[in-house]
Amino acid sequence: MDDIDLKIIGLLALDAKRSLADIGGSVGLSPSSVNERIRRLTASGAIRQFTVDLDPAAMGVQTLVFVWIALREDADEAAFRDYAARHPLILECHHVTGAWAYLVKLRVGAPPEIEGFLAELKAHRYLGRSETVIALSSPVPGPFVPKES
Amino acid sequence: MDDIDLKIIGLLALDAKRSLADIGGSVGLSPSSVNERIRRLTASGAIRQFTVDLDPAAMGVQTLVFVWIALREDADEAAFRDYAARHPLILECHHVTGAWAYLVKLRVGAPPEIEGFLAELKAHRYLGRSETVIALSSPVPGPFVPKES
DNA sequence: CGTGAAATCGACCGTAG
DNA sequence: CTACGGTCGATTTCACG
Repeated sequence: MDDIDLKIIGLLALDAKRSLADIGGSVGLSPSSVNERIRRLTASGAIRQFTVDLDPAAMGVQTLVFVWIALREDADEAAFRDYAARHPLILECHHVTGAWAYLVKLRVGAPPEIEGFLAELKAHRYLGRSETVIALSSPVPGPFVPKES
Repeated sequence: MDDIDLKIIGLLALDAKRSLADIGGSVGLSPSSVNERIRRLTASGAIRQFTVDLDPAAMGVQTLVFVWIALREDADEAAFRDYAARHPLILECHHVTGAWAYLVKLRVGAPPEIEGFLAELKAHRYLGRSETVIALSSPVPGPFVPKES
């Protein structure tokens, strides 16, 4: 993982459809060398996957929501993590330091849908307390990659 | 934007390197029709870009951090948003409801680096109060796409 | 939206530094 | 061990029906 690898990764992050010849011209290598490096980066797991960054609005999920969660004392934590991993709306779920146990990031079409999500969590007996935060605007939105349905 | 478009997007999200013929086989269209749909989706902005999802650990930024921020009363909010957009460590920045004004998500190599980040915010006279939360583990990590340097 | 042809691209090889 | 150039097969792309 040298400077050239980092440069290649930077170029791919901006546009993964650039040709090997094009990338090679930018980093000073032949297309086949670039190909070999990308192959290695992918095989080693540094590049997890080639994907697409989508516009949330076009996908009908304009509303970005963060939910801080404290699990019920009798909740099955492993089951909750598995549930989060499978839930199509949950884009991220992190076990965090501080007053709350988990931070969940999700996207919905509109705020009223959040209620259903929380009800679902409650029905599964995961939810102790929670606090919901809605993004009003996003100076740095970050990429949006939907989860497999 | 019909069901087939959604299906194509779902396939591309999982693996953007699949051939048009392969995708066509999965959705029941010819390669050229799939190509035309992807071209339209890209032109309309629904697909923002083709990119790569990376392993944060391989990139040397294992530590995921969320920082709640209340700006100083005399802070230039537009300047802060611009600063956040340009900052290479800041992956996301959202203006949010609730007690705090902004939620910032960033990745660093290790926790001590957070201190430098906060000091930088303070030096620019943006930072009023803040609260830092570190992710211990991530049941649903979400994709990692670095920002252009 | 599908078919076909043409141009381009990517994968794999042997070879060299 | 990594880079290079050439070849072949696959893929994208475009005009047309």
